Amino acid sequence: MEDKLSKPYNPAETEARIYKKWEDSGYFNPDVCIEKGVTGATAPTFSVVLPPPNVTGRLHLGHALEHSLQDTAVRFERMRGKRTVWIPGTDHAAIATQSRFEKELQKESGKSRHDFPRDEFFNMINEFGLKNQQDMLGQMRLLGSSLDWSREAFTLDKERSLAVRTAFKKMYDEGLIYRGFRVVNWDPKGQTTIADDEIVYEEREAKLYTFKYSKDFPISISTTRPETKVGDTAVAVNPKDARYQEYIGKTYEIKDFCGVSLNIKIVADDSVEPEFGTGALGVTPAHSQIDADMATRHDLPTVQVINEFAKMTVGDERILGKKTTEAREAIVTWLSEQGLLEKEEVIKQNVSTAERTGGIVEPLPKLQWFINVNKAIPSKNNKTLKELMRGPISSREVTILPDHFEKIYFNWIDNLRDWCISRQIIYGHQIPVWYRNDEIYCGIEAPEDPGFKQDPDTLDTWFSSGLWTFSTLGWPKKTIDLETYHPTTFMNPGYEILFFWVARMVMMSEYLLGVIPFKTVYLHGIVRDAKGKKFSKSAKNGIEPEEVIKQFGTDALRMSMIVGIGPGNDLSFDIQKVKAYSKFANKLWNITRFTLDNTKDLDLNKNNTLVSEDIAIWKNVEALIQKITTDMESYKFYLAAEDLYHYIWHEFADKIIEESKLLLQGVDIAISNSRKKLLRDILATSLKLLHPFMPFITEELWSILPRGQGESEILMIEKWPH
RNA sequence: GGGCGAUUAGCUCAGUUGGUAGAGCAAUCCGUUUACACCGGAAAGGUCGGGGGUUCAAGUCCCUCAUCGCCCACCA
Repeated sequence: MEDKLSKPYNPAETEARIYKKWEDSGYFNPDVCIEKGVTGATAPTFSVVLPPPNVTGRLHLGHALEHSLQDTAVRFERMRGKRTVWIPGTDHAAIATQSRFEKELQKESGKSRHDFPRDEFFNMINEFGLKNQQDMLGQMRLLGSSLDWSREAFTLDKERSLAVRTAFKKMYDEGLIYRGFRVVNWDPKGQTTIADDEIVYEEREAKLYTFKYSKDFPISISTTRPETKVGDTAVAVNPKDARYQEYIGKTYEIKDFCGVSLNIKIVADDSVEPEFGTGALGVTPAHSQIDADMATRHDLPTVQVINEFAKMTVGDERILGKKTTEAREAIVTWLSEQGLLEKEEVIKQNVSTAERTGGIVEPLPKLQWFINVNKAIPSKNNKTLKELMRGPISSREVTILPDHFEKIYFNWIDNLRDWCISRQIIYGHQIPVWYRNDEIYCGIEAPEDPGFKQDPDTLDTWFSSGLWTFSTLGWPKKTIDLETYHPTTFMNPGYEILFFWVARMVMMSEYLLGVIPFKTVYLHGIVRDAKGKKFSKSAKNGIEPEEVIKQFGTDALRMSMIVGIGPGNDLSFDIQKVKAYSKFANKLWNITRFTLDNTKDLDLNKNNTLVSEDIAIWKNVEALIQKITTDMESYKFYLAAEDLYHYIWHEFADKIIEESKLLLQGVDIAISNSRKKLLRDILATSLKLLHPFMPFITEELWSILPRGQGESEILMIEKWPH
């Protein structure tokens, strides 16, 4: 017997060695599996593309969860003989990475993006991102992930950049991408626009002021932002509101509203709630999304009064050039001096903040690029992008697990507006549009004619992410990979990016390729701390996956992330649970020791027959194989893992092995030989079934186990039992 | 305001098509029997949030109430 079995299992000295063995074998790559005859050249495929983590930092426990699930699925299907590929990659994460980098740069050197030329600054951020990327790729290996490293991709590399430009041009040519002067979400802190879904609302207390523009003005209005009122061009009331009927359609000139003159038209609009405040709403078309829509309906002029730095651009010394918050005070002071202020009350309000920078969002009219989600597309039977997103989910061509997320998905699509895709940051794919005087050129490559200048904006990071399932397989080139592995089989993102990402992948794949991007979306939850709180930097409750691995081993961590956690469920991370599975690893280690100790003289190549008691036990094993296989086929890893744990510990070890101690000492050769074969076979089967979940220890034990004819040297490619 | 969930043993959660409740951890008692003390054995613990309904039968299906949570909208 091997010496190492005489000591308790030590994952720390095992895992790196085993991972290297796998990597050296080349079997992560399906082409190698085919070449070496492990996998049939025409076997069914199983393809997974890793949701690329942002190159902003390091992997956390959420990534560990994601990798555990995907690697389990991938190893299972590989053992079942499918042509299995799992593609690794990382996401440049545009704003997230740039703002993280800028924060560090500011802290270290006091410098900002304005101190560097564009190219140089881009390279600095990229270097920062690529350094993080290398760390993360190393972490993925620690997690045991059987990723095909030969196919690694990055959302900002050369191939993906070509995919982005190709997609952009096609959408531009078909009129789906357009440039528009619109009120967008401006992040003054990050100095860029952001998409609707990059806004995070924070509840705060705010003051609601009620006042009139002037003594002569007939209607009082309420607002939490008096400073924006210098940009008002209308007052809207509900058409059914009896109080205001006589004013509808009239225009009032206000000569002096804190030093600004206003022209206010009274309009009737159904969206105004008569019950709220005075039932009249001051309309600021330049600085409110809602008001902008109203302005379009009533053909109202737009007056911008706040700039990109959230400072006032009109008025006299009281407000001009002041921050919005300072201008607000000045105007409130002026209102009360004039006797115009009628009421001041404290209300709760949701403030829009930018997800990545925390800056307070200032709606501003800007010239930006949008994707039209409501335009009928001739090449798609006049379907809209919204319909393309909806179709495969409602037809169940794409299955979402758990299925109640389908409803959430539809609810989101129904409320969807055009997607603002341009960002005023440097790190990302620059928009493939060039200008010369009045000419606009959109192309995959820069125009050859001289004098063209490229649009300085970059694309929302989710634009490139949307292409991920096929850009990683070589699109727009017609590659064998693309033909073989797309649509992909399994996609495993967190539910929090269902809209950001899953919907966009469906949209892009349906639009550009005319097929679904994946067959099954298995949504996982959020990893929280033992008390159910979200991990966050400010709460300082973060746990490094490495620390857990160092203490208990990757296999134990993986099991703790899988057992008992259904799709879509958050999990409370409990180190006790990891500890429990590290004990299980040791148990398996000792089961192997006992079995090998007691089956030394078993000849695997001889046909040993089982006695009837042992046949009955083996029938149970076969039933277990059945159940595990069925559960795994329907992605119920959480059940399969628990059943395996239970069988191996409480049936195999507690009952079968205990009972064997007597039988093996008995004089009846038939009985003891039968039992030896049984023990060895149950052990081998257990290792195979458990391998997708606990790859390291099972591979290590497999290498010690005497193997029979037809059994592979490496467990990772051993045939799944049936 | 609109939508989606959750409520099962002290804790974390399973429970697939309806057939009188399960697992891990923790806690209790006993045990050092040469695979393992990172162990074994035993016992304990739940009127499945409340109420109503359908059914021969409901944790599971329907209605309703309560509490908690998440997503979207953003009331100006």
